[in-house]
Amino acid sequence: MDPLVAKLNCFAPLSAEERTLLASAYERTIAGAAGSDIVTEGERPQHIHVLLEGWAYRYKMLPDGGRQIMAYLMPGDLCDVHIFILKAMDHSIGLLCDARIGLLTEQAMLDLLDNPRIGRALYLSTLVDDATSREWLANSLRRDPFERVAHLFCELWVRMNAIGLVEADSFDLPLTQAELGDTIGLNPVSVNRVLQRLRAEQMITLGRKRLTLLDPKRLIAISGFDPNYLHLDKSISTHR
Amino acid sequence: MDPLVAKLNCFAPLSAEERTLLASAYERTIAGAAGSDIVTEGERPQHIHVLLEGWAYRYKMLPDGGRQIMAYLMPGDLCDVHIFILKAMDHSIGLLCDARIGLLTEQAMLDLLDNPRIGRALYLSTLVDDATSREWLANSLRRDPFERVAHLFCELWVRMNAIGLVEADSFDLPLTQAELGDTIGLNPVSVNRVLQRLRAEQMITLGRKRLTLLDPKRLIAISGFDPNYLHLDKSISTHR
DNA sequence: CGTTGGTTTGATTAATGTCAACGCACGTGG
DNA sequence: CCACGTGCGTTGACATTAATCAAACCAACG
Repeated sequence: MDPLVAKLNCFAPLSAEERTLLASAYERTIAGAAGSDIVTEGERPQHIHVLLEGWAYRYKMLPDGGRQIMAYLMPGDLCDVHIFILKAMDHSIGLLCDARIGLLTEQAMLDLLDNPRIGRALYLSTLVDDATSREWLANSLRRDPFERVAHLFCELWVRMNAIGLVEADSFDLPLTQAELGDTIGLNPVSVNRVLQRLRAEQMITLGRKRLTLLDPKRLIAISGFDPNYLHLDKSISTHR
Repeated sequence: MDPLVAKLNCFAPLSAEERTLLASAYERTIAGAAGSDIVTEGERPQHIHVLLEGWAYRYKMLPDGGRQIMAYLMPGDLCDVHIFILKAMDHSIGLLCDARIGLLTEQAMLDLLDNPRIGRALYLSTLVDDATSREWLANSLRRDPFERVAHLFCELWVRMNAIGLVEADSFDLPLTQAELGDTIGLNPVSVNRVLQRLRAEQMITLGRKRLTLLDPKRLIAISGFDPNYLHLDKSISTHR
């Protein structure tokens, strides 16, 4: 099933007709290479990009060369609905691995928004993105490095699970330790030390870009993770 | 003019009819006292709250007693559109000073969303909230304490200016130093020291809950502030 | 087999948090 | 109208954490 359909269906059950409308809305689909940017800060994209396969990430470069990663995007996620208000993107979006992307024209997006149920689901998905940013704020500013990493892993696990990409508490995590650090406000060395501790305490294995949660319960407990803010109730219950 | 009308009009010019529709959408308005909560984490509000006068703030309490402030709300801002997806709020909203609040029933909100132009403006205002959260992430994790405070002040200044509440680069800032710290991830002592440095370097005055930017240019320069993410172009150009 | 990007390790430095006390200003009640 | 109490702001000494620096190691890939 089209990942966008699957995702929106979680928020507002869609009719067969609406599903078809969504799945056939792409002007075309394209392939993107790991490491390349889908959209660059300062430009105004001509299409809305929907991630169909692979991971992407929102980020912002700072004057001093620092990078802040502000979101991870998984299959079904919209990259740049921002197109509607922006003269120029206020951040960039890059690919963490080879990916497939669906392109929506601005008009196609407007048409989708005109459909009450789809429009509402799109609105809700934006609210979830918003709630996620807020949770990241609390996570990065109020928890110590150990808890921070654990919390991020819990979130990614739940989100990957919701789209059916988790097997036996194990999933692909196409991130370097430096990228993890740029996400939660740690330097790569600190990230490394946290990971080792997580391994030593038998909570995870991580290697070859694959993460396994050996003890989800304990990870949830130590990080104070509450999936509440992801509002994925339905999809979670479907898959677990 | 109704602050919500003023705000949405910035995103998508509204007809006289649409303005009336908006301004008369409130079921009623209520007063709220400084220090009280409008909405509490875990509950599901019966109405959507629109801030008409005063400041509010989104926050989350953590198990260890810490508090993270995730947004400041000013006149015209919607507090809890989240009502649509939430079984329960994932954060609380409190008042920083005595305030006036407009109440929208869920149905009234749905009716507003059905109006294409208003619905779109509401959607866009959500996107701006989202962009603001992301900017806070970058600000709090990638800048040093001095730059962080300066950046926050620049944002509040621009937003207050956009709704006409700035006079001679001076505006009401109903925050304690502890609250500032809970916003940008600093302890109150560090906030205090940053403020003193900002004063010593002739960039601000702050007292009696009123902030004056003595040297906006320099504040912008040192913090790397770029109002881009607020997408307020029209309203700014109107007032400056 | 060499190169490259990523990970791991230890030593050191610098920044921020913590603790504790004091002071100031405002509002309250005697 | 004055005295007291409380909340917030300010200050200094100190502890702790995480950043930085530098080097070695490892695994994948050409």
